[in-house]
Amino acid sequence: MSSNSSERARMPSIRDVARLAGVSHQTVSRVLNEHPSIRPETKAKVLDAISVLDYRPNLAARALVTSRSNTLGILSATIGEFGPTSSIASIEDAARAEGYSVSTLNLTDSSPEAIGAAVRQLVREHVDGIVVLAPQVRVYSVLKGMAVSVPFVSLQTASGSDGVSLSADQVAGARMITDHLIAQGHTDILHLAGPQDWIEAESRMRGYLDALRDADLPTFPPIRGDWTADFGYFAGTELARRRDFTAVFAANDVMAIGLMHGFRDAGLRIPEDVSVVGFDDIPVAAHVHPPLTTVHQDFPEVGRRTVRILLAQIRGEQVPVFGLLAPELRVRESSGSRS
Amino acid sequence: MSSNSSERARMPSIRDVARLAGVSHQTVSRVLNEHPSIRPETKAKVLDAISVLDYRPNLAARALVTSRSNTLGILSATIGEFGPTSSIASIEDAARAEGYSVSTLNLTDSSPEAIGAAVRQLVREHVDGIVVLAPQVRVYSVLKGMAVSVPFVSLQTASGSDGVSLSADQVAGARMITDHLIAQGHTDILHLAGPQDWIEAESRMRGYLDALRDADLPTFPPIRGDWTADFGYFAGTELARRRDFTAVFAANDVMAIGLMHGFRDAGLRIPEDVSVVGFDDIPVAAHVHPPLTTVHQDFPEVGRRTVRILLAQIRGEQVPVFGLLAPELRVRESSGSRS
DNA sequence: TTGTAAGCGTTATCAT
DNA sequence: ATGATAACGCTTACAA
Repeated sequence: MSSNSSERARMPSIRDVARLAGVSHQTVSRVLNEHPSIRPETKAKVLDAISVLDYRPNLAARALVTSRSNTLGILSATIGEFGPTSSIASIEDAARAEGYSVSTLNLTDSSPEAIGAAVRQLVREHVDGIVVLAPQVRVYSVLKGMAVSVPFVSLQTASGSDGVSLSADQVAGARMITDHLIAQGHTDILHLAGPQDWIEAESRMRGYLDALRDADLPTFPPIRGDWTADFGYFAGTELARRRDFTAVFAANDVMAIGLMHGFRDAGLRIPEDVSVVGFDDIPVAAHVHPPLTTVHQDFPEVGRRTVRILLAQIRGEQVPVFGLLAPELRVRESSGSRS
Repeated sequence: MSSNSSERARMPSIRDVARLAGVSHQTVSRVLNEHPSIRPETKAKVLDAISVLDYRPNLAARALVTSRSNTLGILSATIGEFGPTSSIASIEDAARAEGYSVSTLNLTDSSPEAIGAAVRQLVREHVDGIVVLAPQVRVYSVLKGMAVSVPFVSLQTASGSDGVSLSADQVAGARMITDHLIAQGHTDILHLAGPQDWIEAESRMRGYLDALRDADLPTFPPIRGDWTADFGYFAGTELARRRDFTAVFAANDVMAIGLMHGFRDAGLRIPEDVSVVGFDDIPVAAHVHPPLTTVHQDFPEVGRRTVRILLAQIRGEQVPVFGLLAPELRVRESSGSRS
């Protein structure tokens, strides 16, 4: 081993480029930042030196002096949910496409303290903006109360609130699928809801209630679930005892699948004895037995729009206004007619 | 509006703290970095000033001078797969718990150029280490050839290769579940494999082949799938025509669910006419009809171990050696006996 | 135990 | 159109 082999080579700096190009380091900086007044031939010399040295700007130095990091933070509190996960992926892609890095932070605990700490951590990292994927009501209210010092956009948040927010139209989707059940002749429809604190759970429940009310049908107190298939199964075995309903709208597909399992184990046939519908259109929804009627959402598009809104805020541009994304009904065999 | 209202207040710096505490800024730095030789009362004064001013160190400045960012990069090429997604979440948590930020980068295109660009981007961001979740053989070989300048750990990679790698024991899991089928009396077992380029797909196929060979059973050329339920469905309807087998081992649960659907549509009963087993134990696996026999993997633990290994490399410590994680068989009704 | 000085690699400001 | 100089906020020397 040569004596100097352990010495980590210093990366070329803007001054090295300047020296090689025979200009000042400031001129190099101008080229880098596409300053208008620079002679083409000077620019060419600089670009040449840059490629010869394989120079890359030091992002930390740039962040220090500009106090911007070209990084977006993603604050999520949605461990393993299908929808948010899809949105996160598209947020990352969209952000990277615009030249932003992405720093993600998972919230395992949604106490106000934990939320505050998470936001502060992201701010400490100098993120230029934050995407909040924390569908819990509580998270959102904490955020409103804490005067976050960087722009942020909240997904899956009740419309009409203060922060800029965006999501597919949950209420409309829930209404749509409940109307579908009604159109099939069902008059006694239960709802297996999501956790109380979740904004989406509330929206889907409201859509369900609105649809029933407008059709002058009886409503039942919703059963509170936790999004999991295991809970759905449990609910199915319990519900099978009371037979005062002919259809159940589960607030997500995963619970719906568990629910069907529970019903089956209790001897109920789907859809002959009871119809089951879900929400989200997860990839296996079309392939379970029987195939699950559900509401399809375009999660990736939600992610892309989110980034566009956040970047507009950061850049001080006019923030684009999007209509809510329209969810689509996917009718399959799990919902049958009651004629 | 007051004339100064638009002036963004400067964050307090180490010098502001020093002034308030009546010490030099260097002393403050020492307190921050827990330097041993500092008088307790001086330290107290400094900590006091820090909390009064609500001072937070500027991470960009620190990164500039130390040329370390306290950030880990995650390079993933696994859009929406269940396993990797679970691992990513636990990697993030483990990294944050150790005081590291996490920068994620999704690879949408796994060409060598794209991989190279992704790694360079992460290096540009000064990540201290990279976790590679890119189960494609191709990605891994590119990585080996490009002399990445920061430590990296690769998940789901063939054991015995150069880079530090880690995953649950795919071969053993595949063997285990194939042996289960054999023990049930099956002698003609097909394999619906994953995409050719995926390391996990190869490992699971090898486990299948090994088990059949050791039992002196005939092997069939594996069918190449793409991990999706839709492909599984297609394969099911096709395979239903040839009846030279009594069981199929699908390389993941999602394909297995599609496969069962295809079989059902073709008039085959599961498990009476054909047994189906999967791999991964996704949350709905226990709740589809019939419940799916599969191999359970502890993805979160893989993530945690990965971070421990990567941090040890970064810190120049002894890198811990873990045995491969043992996957567990989950026997359910989709696999029946042939007695 | 503490303080002083220098420098990390950039952009911003003011010259020229 | 270009250059010189001064920050940005911190850590690493080295000195006292």
